Amino acid sequence: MGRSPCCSKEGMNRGAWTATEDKILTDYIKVHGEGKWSNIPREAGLNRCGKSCRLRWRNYLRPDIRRGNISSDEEDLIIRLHKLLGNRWSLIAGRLPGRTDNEIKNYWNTHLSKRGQEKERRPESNHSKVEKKPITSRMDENPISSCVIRTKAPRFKEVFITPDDQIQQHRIVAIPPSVDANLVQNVAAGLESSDVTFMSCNEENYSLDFLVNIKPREINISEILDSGFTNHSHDLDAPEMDKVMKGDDADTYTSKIAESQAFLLPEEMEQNWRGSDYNIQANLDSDFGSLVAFLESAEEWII
DNA sequence: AATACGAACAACCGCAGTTTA
DNA sequence: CTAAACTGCGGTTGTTCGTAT
Repeated sequence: MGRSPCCSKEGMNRGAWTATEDKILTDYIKVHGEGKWSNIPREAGLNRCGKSCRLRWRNYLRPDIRRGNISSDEEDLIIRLHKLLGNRWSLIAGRLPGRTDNEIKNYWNTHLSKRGQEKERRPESNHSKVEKKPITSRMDENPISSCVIRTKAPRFKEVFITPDDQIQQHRIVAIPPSVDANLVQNVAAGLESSDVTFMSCNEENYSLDFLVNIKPREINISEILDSGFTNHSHDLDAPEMDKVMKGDDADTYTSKIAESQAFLLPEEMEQNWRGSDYNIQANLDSDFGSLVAFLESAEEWII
């Protein structure tokens, strides 16, 4: 017996969402919260499949969606994360606050995949700017055309980069179980900032699942190493990895940590990003810088 | 100005894992 | 315990719009 469809498709609206539908869905979720998607169409009076409601909400109506062009920093991050994680768009999106898996997937398919091979031949990542098309006035020309909302964000010519002068914030470092505790203490002592907490992870939570479940602000080197190495590095097997983690190469590893606190994302990132637009941009700039710095180090190490 | 083509992206489809009755 | 329902994810398609000719 096969699965029944999530809803009867007959008589359901399909295609682009109208402003009215968006409002109904948004209002409903504001009151009742997310979940029970299959009930929403009936209870909210929407002539849409529940699955479609969920998609619409998650990809476009959620208040924490960050719209606008993918910046060069974000692009670089996507490329690197894709290198580590593959087509796991939801995971990649989890590292890019406000971006959806669908958006990143689309961006990859339309922009980056085509350039993939070309870029491989060009090992030097020069953080080149994304080709930006001129600002279009799609959304202004006829915003209520056919009562269908074009949710596509306006394109911007420039990416706004604020100075990376963010106040150092408390950071949490997850330490893999195989790393010697004394080593960790040495690293901690070597760091200028005392606002760093080293958190030991046991075998149970130090896993890919841990990576999957954590929030963006919790990303750290151990997670990437855990997922990236085990899944995507064909040159370094687990024993070698372990050796590096606690053996002769540990100095290299720890020095990388010590050199770059930027590996870690500020704890308040997620919270801040939900605030004003300025804060969003400022914190994201800082965080992207951090994550990019980390990924660069991680890639060097992998290679 | 008209048309063709390609880029961009919103939305849909189907599968798979998880939860629930 | 099992089947059905729910939810999430990645792949694909269809539509719209900008640009080149």
